[in-house]
Amino acid sequence: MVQSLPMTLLANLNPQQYEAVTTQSKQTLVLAGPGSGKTRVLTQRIAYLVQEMGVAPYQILAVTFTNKAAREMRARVENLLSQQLQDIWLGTFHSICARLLRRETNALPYRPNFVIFDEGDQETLIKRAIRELNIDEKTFRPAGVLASISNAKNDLKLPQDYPSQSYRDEVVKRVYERYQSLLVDNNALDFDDLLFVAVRLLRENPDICRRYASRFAQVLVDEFQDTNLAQYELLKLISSYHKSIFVVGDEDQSIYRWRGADYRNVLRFEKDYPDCQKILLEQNYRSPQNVLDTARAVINRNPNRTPKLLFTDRGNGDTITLFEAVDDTSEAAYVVDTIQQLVMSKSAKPSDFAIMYRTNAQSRLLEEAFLREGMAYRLVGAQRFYGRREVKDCIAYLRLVHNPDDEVSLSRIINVPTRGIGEKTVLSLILAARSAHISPGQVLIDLGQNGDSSRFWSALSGRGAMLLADFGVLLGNWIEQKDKISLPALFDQILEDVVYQEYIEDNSDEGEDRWGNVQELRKLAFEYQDRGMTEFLENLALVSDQDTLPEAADAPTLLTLHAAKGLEFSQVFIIGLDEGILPHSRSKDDPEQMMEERRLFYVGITRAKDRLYLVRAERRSQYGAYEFSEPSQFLADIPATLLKVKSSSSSTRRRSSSSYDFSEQISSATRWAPSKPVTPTPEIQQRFRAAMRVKHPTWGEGMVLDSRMIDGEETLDVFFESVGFKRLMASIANLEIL
DNA sequence: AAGGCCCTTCTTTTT
DNA sequence: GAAGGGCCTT
Repeated sequence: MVQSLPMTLLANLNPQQYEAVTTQSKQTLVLAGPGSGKTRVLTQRIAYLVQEMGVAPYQILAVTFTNKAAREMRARVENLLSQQLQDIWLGTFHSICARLLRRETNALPYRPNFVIFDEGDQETLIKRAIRELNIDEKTFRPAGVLASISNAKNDLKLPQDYPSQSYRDEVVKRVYERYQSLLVDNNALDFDDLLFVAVRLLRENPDICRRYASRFAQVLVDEFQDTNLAQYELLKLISSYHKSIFVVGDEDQSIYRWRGADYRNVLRFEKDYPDCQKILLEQNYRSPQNVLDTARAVINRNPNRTPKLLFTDRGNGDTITLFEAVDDTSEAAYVVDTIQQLVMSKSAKPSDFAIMYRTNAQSRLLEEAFLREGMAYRLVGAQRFYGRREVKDCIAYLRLVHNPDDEVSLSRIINVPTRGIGEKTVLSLILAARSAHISPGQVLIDLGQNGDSSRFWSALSGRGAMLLADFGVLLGNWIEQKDKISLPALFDQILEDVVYQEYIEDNSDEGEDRWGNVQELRKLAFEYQDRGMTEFLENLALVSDQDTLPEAADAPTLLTLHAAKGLEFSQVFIIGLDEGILPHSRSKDDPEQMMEERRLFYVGITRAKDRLYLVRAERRSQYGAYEFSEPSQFLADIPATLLKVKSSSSSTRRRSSSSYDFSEQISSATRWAPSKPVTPTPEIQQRFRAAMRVKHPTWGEGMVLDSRMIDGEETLDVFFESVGFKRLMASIANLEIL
């Protein structure tokens, strides 16, 4: 029995994967190129730990990037082991921290019913702090101040640690201080707090830290290159007892620097754990060689990276198509047309396709094009649903019932639907609350309970006091009902009490849509009725874009390049390959950011399992008016031989046939690198190409992984069956092409 | 207090 | 081209 297991567990792993899954080293760093099977390594590693090394599931902590990835990983491990693994802590950094913090509120200035503030809530609160401090909102934009505070938290800096080098620093520091105490008053944590407070909890309470650290005998981390300092520190603390930590990542896929992610955590890891074992996964099982060559041509321009081989035995595959549309509308039309043609010719099915773009706004024209053609599509993006005003309103009601101290939710819905409680009344409510050192929500409840004998009654104007008391009665009722009736029943009760349906249904199509969204949320509440409000609200706050991807539908997927990380599709379109879009104009001045734009493109390219389409438009409407755009500088880095260039103009001239004159393509292709210092086109002198089979006099047969010209010498990376990777000069090596 | 209108503003990526 | 803010009228 025990003997047969490794067979099923470890079958079909290549030597590097096998080593990673079964390593006995305590600290392991797996550097995994795209499509190299890192998810597989992680799942099998967990299964191996449980089955072969006798690690109990509750001793395992595994961190993924999205909830979806966590769910999938759990399902796959359970499948491998044919057992339920309820006790594994498996989730995103944020959800794991929320879980940890909810268990340890005794040691924290929060109560267990704390809520999680999303970006909108954060901004509301920041604005409040800025106004309270009489700071000018124009010179100190809330979003900018928030970003600075967020960075500070990710760097584990408290308000008192915040620098005061400049006037702006001073201002941010003061806002940070006020903002933080407002959060505590609201019994709320923002996204960054989840991590930062967890780190402080473990740092400042050695007993608690020891409890968790001794429990988690094995810590595993996916997408390690995208951890920030707070996350790194958390991992270090939580693995401080057993010091068994297994991380998987790829610096070339680090795309969250702007959120504090620091791929140098990989270096930090090697420094902190000098005995760690480093394993490279370089064989790609996803994409054909042409796609990999394109990806490599793009990423190789980034300096200071550990060069990684990227090879496949899948063959060259189709040429990459580069399409140049006249404008952004025809860019979208081209994508939809091409998909329709391929679907109709049965070369692919709708769900094989993904369309990736740099900014969410780019999805609009695509959606319109799909709608025009009557084709279904699925759009990845949590904002789409949870960002809706009516959805946020309903969530605010639930949050307020769950945590009456949540002032942000209260102020959101205290007059929605309008019930005569205007600005002045709200202000007097807040003043009454402040002077009594309780939250406005508590004042409301008191007013509801005691009416004109409430101690707050006299502080408010007659009409205002009455309206507030009326609302307080409702709030008090809901809170009383909360634990007696089910979540969907409470939801219905609230909607009924505030006559919400009539408020949003105005007999327009949009009104119908809005009510539909509310119904959708109610359905979700129904699914959570056994798990309760806390979990419901927490999951609402922590959904990621990828989590919202509807599973079944046989339709193309529309998503940002960021959301595409970790996914793969047979046919990939990357649109908007124009200067200012990809790379984005906001990254222009900062070389580090430009490198990240490049990695983003790299991530997109390497999602393709079969075909890759790169698309751009000569003209696009940036803000209302059309503007001409230059081709993305990244296109110039792709060797012309890999690309088949098409454009709208030639396709209208020749209809949309695929009979393009080759010389026309080449001349067209060279346009992509007009004024830039391009390495002299090496194809002419080069004898070898990636994926060629070759024979060496002493090492025998092997496969060419890469060939390039260095100082006039053709330099090859070859993988030999006998000895593995070798780098050699073509002129000396005496290779025979097979 | 509420709703409407016009003004600016400014647009990255997201847990 | 959308969203929010400020200002106006009712």
